[in-house]
Amino acid sequence: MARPRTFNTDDAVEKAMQVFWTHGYEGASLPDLLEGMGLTRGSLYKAFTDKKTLFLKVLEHYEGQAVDSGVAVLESADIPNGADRIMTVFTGAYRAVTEGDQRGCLLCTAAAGPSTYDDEIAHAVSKGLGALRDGICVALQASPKHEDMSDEAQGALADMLIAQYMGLRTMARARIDTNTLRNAVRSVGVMLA
Amino acid sequence: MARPRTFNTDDAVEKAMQVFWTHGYEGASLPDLLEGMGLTRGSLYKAFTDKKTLFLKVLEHYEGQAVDSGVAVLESADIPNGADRIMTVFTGAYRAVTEGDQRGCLLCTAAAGPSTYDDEIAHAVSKGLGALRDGICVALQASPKHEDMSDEAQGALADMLIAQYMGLRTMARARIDTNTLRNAVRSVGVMLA
DNA sequence: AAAATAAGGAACCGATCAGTACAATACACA
DNA sequence: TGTGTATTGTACTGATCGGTTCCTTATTTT
Repeated sequence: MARPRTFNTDDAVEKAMQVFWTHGYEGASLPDLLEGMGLTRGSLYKAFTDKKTLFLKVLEHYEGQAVDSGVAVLESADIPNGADRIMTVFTGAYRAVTEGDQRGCLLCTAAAGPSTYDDEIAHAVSKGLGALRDGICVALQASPKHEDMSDEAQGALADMLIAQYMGLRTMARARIDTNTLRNAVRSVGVMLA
Repeated sequence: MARPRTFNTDDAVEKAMQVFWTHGYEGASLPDLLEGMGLTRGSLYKAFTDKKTLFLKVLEHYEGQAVDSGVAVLESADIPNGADRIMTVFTGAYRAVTEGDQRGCLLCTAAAGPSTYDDEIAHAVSKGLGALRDGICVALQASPKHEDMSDEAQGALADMLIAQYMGLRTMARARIDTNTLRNAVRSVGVMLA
């Protein structure tokens, strides 16, 4: 006995993700979101409570999409050498920039922004980055050069690679020149080889 | 025959830097700045034109202070091994967090924020990061393990270390747990050793 | 067809934003 | 001690922020 939604919630979250990805959490105004999502204020607040709740939903969506696809690469048996899997992720980040995507990583942008003062957002960001870190650990287990390292040393290396990833994607967002990115990725390759 | 300023411009910029460092460019409201700098709207606008101009002045000040002191370490003959100089910078960033400073690096926060849409800020950020990069190159020249690398390879490694630095300081700002930071720094040490 | 329910949409809310205008103030010089 | 001038501080501007209210419209169930 209720009028059903004329928009699909998942589609709306996907569209909201695009807006937040481009403008960041604070940079995305409500009008930006409404236009990008194709709905009006009433519908948005009825469906998503408020901006921050929507953003948390978007972060979940981002994890189940961008992060999980990265993790899939890191755990992919199609690439036998785990170090190659890691490099696939890094070169992918580089390629995104050369192909015109300078939005970086939503998690990294959130890390530098609202994570600094909002615990829930900080927690969601940590969770996403932690998933990536675990993926890197799996990849290291499948790398001849690294498989014999202690778990602790592997974990520490994974933490370093996460920091490297965050730095790279933040540089991309800051429009640092692509040669710098290219060099950085290349050096990661040298380090892992 | 003019009434002289009752505040010192450099002091005011220093105080503004503290505010921007804590809150970021967009997160620092004019009332925040006025309170932190100890002046009123009229004085601020007369002396610094507007918020963005003030921020560019602050970035200059930051370079001449935080960045230059980092570069000084990287070029310091007191630490003969250049790799040790680099590690001093990284462990310094880690120690800052353990000592309660979670503000990260003003340049890195600006990179993830206004650099994405403002060319002047992006340029100032690139300049500061470039100075650090050059310092790292000098240090690598003084590292037995790296001094024989080609200039190109040294530069690429420096680019990677800049990305690493940005990632670390962004993690600090996002309040990622200190063990992760510690591990990442430790792994940088292993890589450079 | 009527009743119940929720989506849709627009007008509106107080708060806050960066920036401005102007009068009061304090200093330097004569 | 008066006069000119730049600084200072307050009040204000218009725009925009996130969020709410409420009426209309559409749809499902009885």
